[in-house]
Amino acid sequence: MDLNQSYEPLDVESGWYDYWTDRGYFHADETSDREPFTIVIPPPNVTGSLHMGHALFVTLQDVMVRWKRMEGYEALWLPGTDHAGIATQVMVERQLAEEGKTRHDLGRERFLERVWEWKEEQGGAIIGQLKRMGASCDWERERFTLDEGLNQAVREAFVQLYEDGLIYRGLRMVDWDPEGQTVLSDLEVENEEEEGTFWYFRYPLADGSGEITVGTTRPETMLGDTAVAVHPDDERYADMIGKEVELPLVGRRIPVVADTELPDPEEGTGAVKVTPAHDPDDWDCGQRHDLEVIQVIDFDAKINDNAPERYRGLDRYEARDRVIEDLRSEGLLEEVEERMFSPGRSQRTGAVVEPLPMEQWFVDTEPLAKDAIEAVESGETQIIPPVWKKTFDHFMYNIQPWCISRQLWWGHRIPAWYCDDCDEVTVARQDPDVCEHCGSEAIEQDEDVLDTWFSSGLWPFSTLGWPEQTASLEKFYPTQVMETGFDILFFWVARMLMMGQYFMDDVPFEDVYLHAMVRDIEGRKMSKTYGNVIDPLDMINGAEAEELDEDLHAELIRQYPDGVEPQGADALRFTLAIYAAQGRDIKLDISRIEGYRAFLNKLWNASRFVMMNLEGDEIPDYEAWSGDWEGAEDWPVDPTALSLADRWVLSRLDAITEEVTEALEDFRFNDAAQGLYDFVWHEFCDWYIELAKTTLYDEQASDAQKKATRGVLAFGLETILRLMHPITPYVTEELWQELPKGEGAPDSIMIAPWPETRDAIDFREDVERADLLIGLIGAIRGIRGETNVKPGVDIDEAFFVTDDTAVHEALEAGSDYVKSLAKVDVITPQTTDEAEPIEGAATAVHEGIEIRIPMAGLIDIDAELKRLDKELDRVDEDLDYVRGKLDNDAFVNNAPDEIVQEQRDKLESYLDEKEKLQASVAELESLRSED
RNA sequence: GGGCGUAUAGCUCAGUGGGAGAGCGGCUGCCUUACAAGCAGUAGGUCCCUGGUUCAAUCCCAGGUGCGCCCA
Repeated sequence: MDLNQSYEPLDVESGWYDYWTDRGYFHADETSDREPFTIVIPPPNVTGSLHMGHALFVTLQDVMVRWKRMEGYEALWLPGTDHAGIATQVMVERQLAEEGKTRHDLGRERFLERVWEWKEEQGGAIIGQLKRMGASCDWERERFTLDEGLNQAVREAFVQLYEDGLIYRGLRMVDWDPEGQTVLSDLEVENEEEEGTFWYFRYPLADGSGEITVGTTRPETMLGDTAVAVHPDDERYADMIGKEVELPLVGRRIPVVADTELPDPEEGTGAVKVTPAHDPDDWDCGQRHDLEVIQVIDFDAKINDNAPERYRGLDRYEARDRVIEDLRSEGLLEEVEERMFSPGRSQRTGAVVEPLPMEQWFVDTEPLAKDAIEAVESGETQIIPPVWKKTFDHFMYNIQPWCISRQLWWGHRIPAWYCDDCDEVTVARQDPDVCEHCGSEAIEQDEDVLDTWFSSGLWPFSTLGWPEQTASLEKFYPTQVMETGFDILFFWVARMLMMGQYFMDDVPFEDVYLHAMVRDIEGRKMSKTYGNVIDPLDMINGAEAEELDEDLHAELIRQYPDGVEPQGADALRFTLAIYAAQGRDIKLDISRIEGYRAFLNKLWNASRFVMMNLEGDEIPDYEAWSGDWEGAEDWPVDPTALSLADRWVLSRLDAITEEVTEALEDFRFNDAAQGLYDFVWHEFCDWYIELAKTTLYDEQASDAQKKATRGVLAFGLETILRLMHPITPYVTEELWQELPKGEGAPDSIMIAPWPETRDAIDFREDVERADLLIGLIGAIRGIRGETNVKPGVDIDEAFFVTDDTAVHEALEAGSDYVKSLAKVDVITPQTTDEAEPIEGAATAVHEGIEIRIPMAGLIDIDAELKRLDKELDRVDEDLDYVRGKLDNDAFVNNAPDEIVQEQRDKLESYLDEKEKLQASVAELESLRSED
């Protein structure tokens, strides 16, 4: 054995990843006969770097894939990155800006070369970070949403949808991001409440008969007003309908129209200004009343030539100030009021979006949504946790047309060509030379690219080769699980469902598991603004204090001023897995990562113990550990030589195997991890190893018995390592490699079989006995602890008084265990008849068994009396409770018999316990009075 | 405005219609030959509030409050 005295995560995690990839273990074979299990990765942005959200999805997906691979599936985890249109383009543009250039200086072609260069050199750092997490992706299949194959897929998809009338070009009100210089889909616009101002202006009627006061949060748009709308039922304005107002500052005469939707008589003055070019609701109103559309704000968010000269060229906010100022000086500003409002902001750039009417490309999502709704309704695709189904339905039933064109250069260019001669559009899979309508050569391709999510929507099948009918597509589509964040349920999951059904005629995945959001310990999103970012790689590799960015990691630095110790990817993975309870955000407490590193250290040392004892042993063929156990000859140990503890732990191993497997099947990662934690630490280490020592160190025990116990230790550890491998791949591989395994073992734990439960194991009686002994040992330890018996001091003799012969048998069978673990020299079971008074004994009652320990000067009498008093108080409380129930006729008459009987049994045992405790108190007190 | 989630120990979180659990932190002993990143013991809770259903509610139902999220 060659293991360090303590677990060093960085040493352990340095070599195994290459070992796995060199042997091709991550590769999935499309020609295999095995049943497929496929997950496609939610492609991270190629510009991005690993954050806790990634770390969470890597962990959960890798757990699933490694587990299924061990179960014998042809497991494919298909990786890749997303070209992230806006984010990437903005990043490179910023670089250019440092050189004093814009993308227009370079031109489209050279700019794109530059982005590709950047992508090759710097992009994809995140892939290395995924690998550091241990991700067992099939890297031979890595894809990029902008690579050639995916471009084919995107074109095919676009053309098909266009031919089927589901993609169209049209003039619509869209959201323009003036900073990103592109339109956005409605999903990419975020509304958050902010403090704002609401201004009231007076618009004089053109005939001089009065005025109308309108309110707005955006005064600058008044330059483009083409009407004032009032509600037809609003008596205040009844006689103004049909008249005209003279638009201040502009001088234009605009009508007062009656509209039932836009104005709300209860809201403000009841009259609203109408700017069809700069507000979606006003646009609709304009359509209803055939109003003029005057765009006064251009794509740079500056006032254009449609406005009076005085405002031209001003930024929209400068223009706002000037408009307000001018109105005020004309005496037309009536009131200013502070008010909360929710401006739409670009998700990417944070700029306030400018609604503008523009010609854009749209997907008609409504017909596509129908099948997606049906798939979820019928359970063909299941959303987990199911609470999200309602949110999904709500979105799908109210789905809006999806604006898919973007005024960017970085992306899939729209395969549409416009003809200068006939003005028709040609949409084609291959770049056309001539217009398909008139044959003219004067055609030009649409300048725009597609929304990144358009290509992402095709991801589950485009990555497998579609539109080619490849063997991989045949084998691995539909995939089994889509594991991603709920925040992209609409952006991505819904669109994949729609696209998958449309193009593949089958859902893209069977289960959608939506994981939680990782937050800081106070429940805030991790962000630079809060300075509460916890970088997974800092936790994995450790970070010196000076390496940490003061702004980004202020919170971390506060907690760890001297830097962070390396915790390892395994500890981080275990932490995230155990945190991943369904339907709940993860408020990450990083001290738990340290706790789970300690756990891995525990596993490490347990392994050392096992291996130290194993040296020189002959190890059975691996088949015996991993295969079926029928007759005795199949067992990895001699079944006739097994000790009570051996049989107990074999049973417990079986149970934990079942528990972990079921938890994984139900996506209860937290239960799987917690189950393993409790079993490994508090059963295998705390009890089984300690119990096994009594056999191993017992001179009376036969070689066969010792060998059997060593065998169970080794078998138990090996099973534990396999059960833990999906969650903590590195440390389990390291320990497993070190563990002697016999003939026929595979070269890596990751291709070893998943543990099975065995019908051959049924040691119910031993489990009961072991549980009883553990309880008795605990009771004796309790006495020792509270009566200040030093740990080094042995107790001469302990009496166990009970008439239950099964208990006597259990004590006979397990006396060695009690002796060594409770530090007692002699164990004496007695019936109540045999029991004689002991002058001054410490007493405890466990499961009706009275444990009596003669003091012989060991015990502090006062401490023991105090302890007994406390016990008596507890028993009295218990008695009150049970009596209260049993005295209640309603309970006795209505509760199920077994419940009532249970209470009666309890009453009896409490009475018995009380009696015994009182007797002990009396004995001790008489002893004290003799002193 | 509509919808969803959540409230349990000092902190982070499991859990259940029949006397509340873990990790971390606290306290008391221990350097016991795998492990001080450890071992043994122990303290600590009107399970948010108010009603209802029930023999029995922390759990189910209704309303309220706090926090978080989504949609408009």
